[in-house]
Amino acid sequence: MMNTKAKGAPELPLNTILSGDCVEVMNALPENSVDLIFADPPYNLQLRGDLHRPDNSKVDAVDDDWDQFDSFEVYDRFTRDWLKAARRILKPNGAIWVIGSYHNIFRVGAALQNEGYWILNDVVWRKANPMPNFRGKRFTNAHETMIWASKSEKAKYTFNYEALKELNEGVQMRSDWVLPICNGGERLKDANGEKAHPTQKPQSLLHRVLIGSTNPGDVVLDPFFGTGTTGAVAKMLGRDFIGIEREEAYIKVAEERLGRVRKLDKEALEVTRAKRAEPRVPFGQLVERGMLRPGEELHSLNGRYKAKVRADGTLAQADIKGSIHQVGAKLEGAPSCNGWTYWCIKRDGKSIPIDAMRQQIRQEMR
Amino acid sequence: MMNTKAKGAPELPLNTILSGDCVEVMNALPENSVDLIFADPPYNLQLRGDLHRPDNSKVDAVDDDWDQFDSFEVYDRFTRDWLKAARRILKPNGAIWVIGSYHNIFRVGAALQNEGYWILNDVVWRKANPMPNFRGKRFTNAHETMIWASKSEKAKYTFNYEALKELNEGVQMRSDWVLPICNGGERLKDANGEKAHPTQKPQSLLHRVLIGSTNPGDVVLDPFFGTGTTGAVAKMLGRDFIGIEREEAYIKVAEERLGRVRKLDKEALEVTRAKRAEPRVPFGQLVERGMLRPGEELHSLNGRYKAKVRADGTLAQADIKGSIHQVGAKLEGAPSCNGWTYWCIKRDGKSIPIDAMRQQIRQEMR
DNA sequence: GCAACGAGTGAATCAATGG
DNA sequence: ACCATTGATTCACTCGTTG
Repeated sequence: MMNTKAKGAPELPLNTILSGDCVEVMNALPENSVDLIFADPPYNLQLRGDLHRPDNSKVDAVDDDWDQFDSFEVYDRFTRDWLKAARRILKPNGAIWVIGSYHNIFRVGAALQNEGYWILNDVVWRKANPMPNFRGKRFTNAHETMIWASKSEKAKYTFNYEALKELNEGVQMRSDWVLPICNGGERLKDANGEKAHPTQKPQSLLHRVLIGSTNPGDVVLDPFFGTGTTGAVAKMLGRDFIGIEREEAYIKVAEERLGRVRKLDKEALEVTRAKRAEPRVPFGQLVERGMLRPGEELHSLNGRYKAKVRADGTLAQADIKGSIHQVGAKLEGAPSCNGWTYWCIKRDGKSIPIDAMRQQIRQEMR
Repeated sequence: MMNTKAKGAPELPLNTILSGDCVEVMNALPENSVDLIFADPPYNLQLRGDLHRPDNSKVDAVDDDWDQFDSFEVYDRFTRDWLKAARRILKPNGAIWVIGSYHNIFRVGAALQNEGYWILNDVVWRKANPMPNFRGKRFTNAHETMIWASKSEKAKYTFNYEALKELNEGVQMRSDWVLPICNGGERLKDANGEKAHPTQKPQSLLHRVLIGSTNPGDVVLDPFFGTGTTGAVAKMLGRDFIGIEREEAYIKVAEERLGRVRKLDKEALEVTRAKRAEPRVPFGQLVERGMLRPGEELHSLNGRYKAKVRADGTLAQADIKGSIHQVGAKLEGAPSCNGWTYWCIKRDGKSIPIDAMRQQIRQEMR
């Protein structure tokens, strides 16, 4: 990897991957020298047995050695140690991002606060296409949490408000980001065609992080570099990176990847935003929001049928039960039915199609 | 408030608001007596100075006494104390929800894990209409985090998967919920027309929580009752509630509010149930009842295999013998197989899954 | 060539019951 | 308490093959 000199920090091994334990490696770097740290530490998943899909195929779980910790206490010590080392090398106005799931993120967040970092936001990555919950025992685990924190309460951290606003079609960027998981051509494969790393993050996530909280020429360090998404996006966006990684196999894949990355020219950085489709509004939300009361009666547009609303957003008419679409279809003897335009509610003596209520919700969502 | 006796827990002050410190009040309640706890504890906001909007109007911030803590240590002790007291009164299969923001939720989550609770999901409440970030210095704080945890790892917690799936238009409910904040007519006002409580939660949020993780007749306790959203939704949905609140002014508003709430009728409360809740029907009954004759041949759904029904309700295919599930699994080389949906029988030239016969028996059992 | 279909997969703390 | 058995359970997207 090429070594570039940075102003005021001549010893920094820029645009390199350093091999070894991240605490030791960070402790060997000069203090107050890094602008941003992005960290994707082990999540400490604590999986029990195997999990199979309904079609009996086995879920390829994260059971790597690097994710095994004996107890919360051991994990807390690990977390405290790397956060302490990270804070020393951060510039006074530097900041950190840490990503995690409910298994570890609460411990990470508490440790950040205990070490003197100042939390600026927690940001939720809402996955557009998460893995479902196969046993129907919990909510689909559809998000991960990122914590953004400055080195101290007084730090003048970098925040490119206008650039993020542009990325978000002219309205200020919120703390919840909808982005797809990393798959397809972006997902790195090893020689056997298997995924090279079990938890490769999407470049879109790092793109938003780096556009929002660094400037071109800034130094970005990733202490859990893996296959180098942070480095790839940093290089593309004209930031310098330092990667630290323990596993030689990951380093090899990352170096090949970084060799293929080219820095973008200014024009290429401009992203064209796709238009969003109308958001789907479940009928149940009308009930949850109190726009319809469970027990209220809907009537069909043609006036022939009535059905009662239930607390879970289904309808019931005698022993016919189901969604607004299913009950409509059943009553009409039709193969399908658009319940939104079929069902109406009486309000002040007037019939209102429930679709009007859906429009109202969509209005609020904008 | 009316006091209703619950089976096996005669001392519980159901459907009342108890005045006082929540730890002391909870410690006076019997252990293992509550099905669900919903808690909206102080967020420890640590606000510095006033915040003004671009038009110079002052933002009405949460600066109440009850949200002031001297240090993280004091907040941690407070959190540990109330979580400990809460865990004692929870039934073994009970669960807890705690809501918070980045100021406190990491400390709450870590404390939950330290006290022996088992996190089931973190759920993000994505606000449809959050307050914008007026200064443009951070991301719009557009969400809050809820943690759902059972009393212990082994607990058989309540999760109404099917009802939630219905609420979400037929696809399983995710860990990110888009719901509006509480305003308009739902927002309670005091005598001066000011908002009665600074952080009143929307009923839609509690609706989803209670539909998903309680059943009618369950006891729901809220140790930071405020103006009683938890109680109002619990009463509406036919659950019993216990509220604990320190501030007399909030108790007064909550009692008036609860007096206006009406319980929904039984039909409206009925919710789509899981198949698991259906009575078990042994395959042998199909043979005993003559719906299948010993010697008849079943074929697999994919058409690849056949097997003969035997008089004891087992199947046989060459030297493979056993239950409908065992033979299916063996033939497919799968770790397991649901024989009910795997095997079919020819009737009048058409393939009928044997599950249809089971449905018929269940129908008769009603 | 293109549409239709089927197979594969992603940070997962993922069962309940009867003997 | 443990063990064997029953049988419930998936969303969005990509890619390769078939028609």
